Amino acid sequence: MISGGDRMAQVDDNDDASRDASTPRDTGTLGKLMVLLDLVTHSDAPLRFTDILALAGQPRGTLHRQLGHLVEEGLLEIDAEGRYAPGLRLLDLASRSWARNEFRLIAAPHLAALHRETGETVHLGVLRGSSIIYLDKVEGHQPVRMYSQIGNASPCYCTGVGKAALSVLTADKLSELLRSLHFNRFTSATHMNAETLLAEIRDIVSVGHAYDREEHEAGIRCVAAPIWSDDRSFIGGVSVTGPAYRLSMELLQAWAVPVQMTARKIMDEMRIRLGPRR
Amino acid sequence: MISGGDRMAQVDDNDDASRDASTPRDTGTLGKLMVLLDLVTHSDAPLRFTDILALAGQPRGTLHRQLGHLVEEGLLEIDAEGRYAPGLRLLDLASRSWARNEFRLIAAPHLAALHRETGETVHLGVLRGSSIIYLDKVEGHQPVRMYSQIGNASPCYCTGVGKAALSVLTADKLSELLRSLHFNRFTSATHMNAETLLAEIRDIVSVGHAYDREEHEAGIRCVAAPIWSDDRSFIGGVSVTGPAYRLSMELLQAWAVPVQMTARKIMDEMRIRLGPRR
DNA sequence: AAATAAAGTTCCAAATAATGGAATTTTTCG
DNA sequence: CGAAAAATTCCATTATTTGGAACTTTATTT
Repeated sequence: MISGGDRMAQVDDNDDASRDASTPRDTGTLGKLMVLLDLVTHSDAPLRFTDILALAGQPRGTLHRQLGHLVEEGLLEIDAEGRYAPGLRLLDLASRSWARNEFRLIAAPHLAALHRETGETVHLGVLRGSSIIYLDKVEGHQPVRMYSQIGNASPCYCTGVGKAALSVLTADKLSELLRSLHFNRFTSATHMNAETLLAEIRDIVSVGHAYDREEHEAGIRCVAAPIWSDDRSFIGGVSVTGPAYRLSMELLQAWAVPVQMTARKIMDEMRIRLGPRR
Repeated sequence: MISGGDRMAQVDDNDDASRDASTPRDTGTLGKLMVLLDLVTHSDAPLRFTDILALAGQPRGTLHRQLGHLVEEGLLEIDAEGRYAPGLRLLDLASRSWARNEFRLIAAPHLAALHRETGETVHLGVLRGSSIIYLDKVEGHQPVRMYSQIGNASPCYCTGVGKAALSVLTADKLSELLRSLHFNRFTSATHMNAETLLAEIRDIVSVGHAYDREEHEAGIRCVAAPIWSDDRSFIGGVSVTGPAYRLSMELLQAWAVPVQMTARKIMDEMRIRLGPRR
């Protein structure tokens, strides 16, 4: 179906919990096209027309015209074998979106400072639905594969930034989100139900920071602090991440202070630059 | 403020020469929505409803619903003041598009090698219409601002990769593209007409590499080599870029060899991995 | 604080674009 | 070459979008 030979072990969390397949979208023609765009971008190899036909379950004629429109607009591309892949227009649109993002611009110098202080990778993320979208990253001197993280949508229930973000949701929004979650096991430490997750969130609320104890990726730990606007319409977080062999839980605990201070500084500046209510 | 008196000719063709110039955009509802998305992402500040109303020249009711759909799908976002900005969903889509791009994956190790050899910034770009879209970048040890370059669309007539790409277009495609170009002065060295550009392209064809002599940005030089598929359905390029004070034209000339060799290696591997025809 | 203006939102008959089943063409493969 | 699969085109029907106007909310002025 979805292409036979999948070489390279594309490590992918997939899961897209922020949008539920069962919930129909009420955005008319655009919604239907975005479903297709998601289908193609979430696949890990280009899809042939027939593959998409099977996945989308639409009439041939309809699907053909829809894909044609997406290609025409550069959102999809057809390769030499007639298979559909994500289009480069997405890159152009996204680079503009990223370059001007106010939150990222405000946070950038503080992320750099936190990186200097800890020497480990620093992440900035935003809560969107039930996913964390990483907006920025400051890391060491390895040949960086930045896009591998920036723009990536990861589940909120197994990342430091995600759990920190959940801890500042209003009670009703939190329970609503918890109800809609479906859990995916990434490691043996991944939360697999709302009860244990909620219990940890209560702890996070009281201490003001969250840990990822190898819950998303084996061997990777992090400590994170939430960032939120006064009216909670905007929620994100900042984290310091690294390999477990180098980052003991004690060390992470010590870093909780600078991480929280970084979050605080970013929030202070947001109030100045974006106004106090938001 | 943004919108001054610039009432943007609707079918401005922005940059896509790959689209047949004679046929107007015929992607129905999607096409209309993409015009709006472009409007908002190309602005350099969030736009209010009324700003967009003036720019798009559509009836209030229509525009309102269209923007609503774009917001609903996460392609646009509304900030606290009710202004429209590019949405984060674009980042998620783009990161997937980038992560799986075969050309980039093939080229990556060769870019790294070229960077090691020269010590300067290496770029990988693809010709899209009359723009170069940068797909990857390898640079020094500064805190990297990758998105600032990756995904960026730059004009083909004033960048090294762009001119290198033009040099491998078929004669008819080249003249078609040259006809559709409108030139924008970035520096005193920027080509401002098709004649001088075409003259330089002839030189590039004969030597196999192109220079950017501070034509896009003052103080920045580069040397680039084209990369193309046998059937010319795919055209891009690789370059080494740096500050003019450090990169004399003599040094760039010396680097033309490794840059061309890098391009050659990438093309060889493309033939193996993607098949010889394409 | 009331009046006024501007911005934003909702409504619904008419216009337009999308739909989908089937026919047709092209490509692939034995 | 011939058969099967895949991709593409066609067009009457159906659903979505359209756009003018009425309406509500927010900002500005007196």
